[in-house]
Amino acid sequence: MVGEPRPERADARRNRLRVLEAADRLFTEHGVKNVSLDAIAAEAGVGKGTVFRRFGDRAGLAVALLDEREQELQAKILTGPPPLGPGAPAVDRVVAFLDAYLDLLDRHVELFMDSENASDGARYRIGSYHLWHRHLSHLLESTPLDADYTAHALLAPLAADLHKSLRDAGFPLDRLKTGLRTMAATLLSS
Amino acid sequence: MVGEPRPERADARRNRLRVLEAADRLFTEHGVKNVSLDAIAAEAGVGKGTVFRRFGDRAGLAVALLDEREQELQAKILTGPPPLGPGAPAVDRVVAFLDAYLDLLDRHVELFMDSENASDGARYRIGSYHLWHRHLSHLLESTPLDADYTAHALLAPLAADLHKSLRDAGFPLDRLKTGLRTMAATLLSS
DNA sequence: GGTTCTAGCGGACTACAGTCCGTCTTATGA
DNA sequence: TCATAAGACGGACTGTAGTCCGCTAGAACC
Repeated sequence: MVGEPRPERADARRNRLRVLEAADRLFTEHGVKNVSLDAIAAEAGVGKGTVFRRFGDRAGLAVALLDEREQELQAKILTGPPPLGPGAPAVDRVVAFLDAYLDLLDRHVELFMDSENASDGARYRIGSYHLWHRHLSHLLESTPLDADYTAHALLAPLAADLHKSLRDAGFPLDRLKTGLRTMAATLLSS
Repeated sequence: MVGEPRPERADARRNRLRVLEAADRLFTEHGVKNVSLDAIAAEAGVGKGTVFRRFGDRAGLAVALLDEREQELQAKILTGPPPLGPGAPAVDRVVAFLDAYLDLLDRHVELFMDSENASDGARYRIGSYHLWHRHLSHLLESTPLDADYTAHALLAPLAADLHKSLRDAGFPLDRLKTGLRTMAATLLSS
């Protein structure tokens, strides 16, 4: 049995918000990869131990910052209007999801890179990945493919470091969207 | 114009071999992620500056260690017997490549993780990735898909950290092979 | 208000990646 | 064989991620 989790203590809450705000500010101003956690702790006016206890590591902080945006997309998928939400054919829902994710990813590549750059595959452990995976896996069930595996394989091209490399190599976002969309559509109609 | 590169100096060669040998030994004995570059330098009997000048960073060292194995596969693809080498239908060649790569990856996951875990997307800059990409891209030209992009997307599920996560989550290697094979076949026959 | 219990605090500490630069080795060619 | 320059060497140095633990302050109950 899991015990009642106590409510967040006042100082803890205050510090959590301070850290997130400081991180957001410094990341925006100097670029994600040019900001150390020491700097964030200092800017937030807390000790670095506080940052690490709360967020675990650099990836955890990035995840927390992305959380709000990802939850928005999650909500649209779970209860929003089609084609992102329930009600549209599987192909359309998959395509809508990939498009929306690519937009999110493109807007926050550096943060995503940090969130995925944990020593031991943090990306595949965090809650939102599981949701994306379940979602795709479910939509793939009508195909003869291995839905579980194929969902992972369809999410793989959304890795932040690949996305950044391709964008840096000159691929426009629309080409990535179209490419992935076509690929997904091909798989879904098999 | 590129100038004549001078031949490797005797001491440089000696140290390069010593470092590779030491790294191989320590990695095998303690596991890749439990070995620091300081330890490798010490084991090799060289200064750590030497290790970094030669290999650039941790990823570079991993790449150098993987090099031999990857070149073997590269040779088989370029000039070996079909279906890996030239002569077989595109689908068969793609499937053969993915299978062979997954075997290689599975045998050396930790090393691959290191080689791909560079701060700025090392995976997509190194020579062998380009070869894999050109190969797949070429084989995809007969489809209505965006061959260039789709080649990247097909390589994405071969990312070491995803592979490790799936294996750790209990996926047998054969299931990953089958899943990817089926997916590739579906795309190729579109 | 006072007491106590506990989660949270913070900064000193460790370990590691990667840099820098004064010193030493090798190759060359006279 | 010796002089010289190109280049490699190595280890001290810097900056950062992440840990540890003695201390502090919030919550809850009296």
